[in-house]
Amino acid sequence: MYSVVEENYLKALLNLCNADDEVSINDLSKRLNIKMPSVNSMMKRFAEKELVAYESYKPVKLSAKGKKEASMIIRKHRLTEMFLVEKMDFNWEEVHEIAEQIEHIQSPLFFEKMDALLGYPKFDPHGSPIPDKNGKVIKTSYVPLNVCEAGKVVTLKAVADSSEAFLRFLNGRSILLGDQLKVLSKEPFDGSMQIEVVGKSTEVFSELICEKLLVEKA
Amino acid sequence: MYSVVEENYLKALLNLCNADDEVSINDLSKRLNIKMPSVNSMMKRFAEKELVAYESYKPVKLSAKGKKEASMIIRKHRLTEMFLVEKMDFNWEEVHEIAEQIEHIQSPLFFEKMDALLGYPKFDPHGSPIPDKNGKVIKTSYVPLNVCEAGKVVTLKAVADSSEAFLRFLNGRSILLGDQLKVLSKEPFDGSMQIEVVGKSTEVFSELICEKLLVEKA
DNA sequence: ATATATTGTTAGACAAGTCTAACAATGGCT
DNA sequence: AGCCATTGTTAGACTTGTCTAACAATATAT
Ligand SMILES: [Mn+2]
Ligand SMILES: [Mn+2]
Ligand SMILES: [Mn+2]
Ligand SMILES: [Mn+2]
Repeated sequence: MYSVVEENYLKALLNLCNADDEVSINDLSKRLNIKMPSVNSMMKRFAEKELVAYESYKPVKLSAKGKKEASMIIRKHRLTEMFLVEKMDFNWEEVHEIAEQIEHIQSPLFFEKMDALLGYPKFDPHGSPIPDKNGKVIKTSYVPLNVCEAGKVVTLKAVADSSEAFLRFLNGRSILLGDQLKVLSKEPFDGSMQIEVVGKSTEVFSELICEKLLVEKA
Repeated sequence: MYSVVEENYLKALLNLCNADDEVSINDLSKRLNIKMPSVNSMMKRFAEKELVAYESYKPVKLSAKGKKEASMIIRKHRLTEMFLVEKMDFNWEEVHEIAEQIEHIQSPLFFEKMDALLGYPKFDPHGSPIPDKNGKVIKTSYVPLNVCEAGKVVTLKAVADSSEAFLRFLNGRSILLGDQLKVLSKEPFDGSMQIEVVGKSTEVFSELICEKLLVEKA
């Protein structure tokens, strides 16, 4: 139906859109590493296909149709990541790049089999919710660790970055989803935090790291 | 490295080439359902990349490099088919189309995992040999059923067509790889054959069908 | 309010991969 | 040898998806 390129634009749109489903051309351009004029002309084509509403000099607005299509691609991505980890012995840091490719496979049956073999999982290996067949996503109340105050104890539920580099950083410190994190202190100057990984170690995380750790009040 | 389009041309080249590794532009065009001028210009580009030797008005000749690249794609295709059948509960008629897509996934690790999980299989679900990591293929001595004489008993080892339509034809008659086939008679007029599927049934197969059944003397 | 920086748009070019129409070479057949 | 069907080639057009350069609108800061 849609080309691989179009599917990647759709995913980026859904990931970037705010509460009003709006995305600026500039943000899209940066996310996709595609120059603004190219993104601009693609958004005009998306408007033809009714995937977005386009008005000059305004952010594009993802339509219900666009949102649904994007959700289905993210569903395939996350199911794939789960399948690779659970059924093919991959580690969580190895799967994102492969899923970026497999999410574009055209075969409903292939993803239905995955889903069934996995027992209809609700979350991917990085803690992100897997949209259901209708595009519905479980609403989570995760917040980034950097917004937590000193003294709080929280549970690590998901990561906001599934790049190999970041996940290797966590692997190197034996940090896993489900770990309890206690905020010992927070440095006002640079936002870095001293964190006790309960039962494991004590670490200092930069603000950049803390933003990528999604937690829930324990 | 190579685009999906290029990989599909490579596969077609390997499937069509004769003992001298030569393929006519016309045959390639028909196999790929791409018009001759397009194929012609792609073969000139392939010559630049040293995948084929190109001389005007002569069949192109697949180079050693081209042959190796093509083998690796066929390896990924057949490993995928085996994985889908053995690990994902697909039937043999469902896997070819999906494998046509997954064969293009860029991830050596992905196919290594498949290979290991399958226990390094030598044949795919349709009886075709899986090339090894160096592109080497097990030499088989299968012949199409239509060349067998009346009275002969042979074993069905592979199919020369893995389309859903043909495999459903076999499913409908409960014919599987490994079945014994006895040639009861052969009609000289149209090449159709009366075949006993030992222990199952007796069938009349047109020459078209017989050409697609690859057998070995029992 | 005006200058400046950022963001968005237009125009034109380009590569990959396809097509059709027209023409050229090859090879088989009489 | 000459005719004709088949096969191969050239030329030119088109779509998708990208780019750079130049320009226009909007937002920000003084
Ligand atoms: Mn991912
Ligand atoms: Mn993920
Ligand atoms: Mn196949
Ligand atoms: Mn096969």
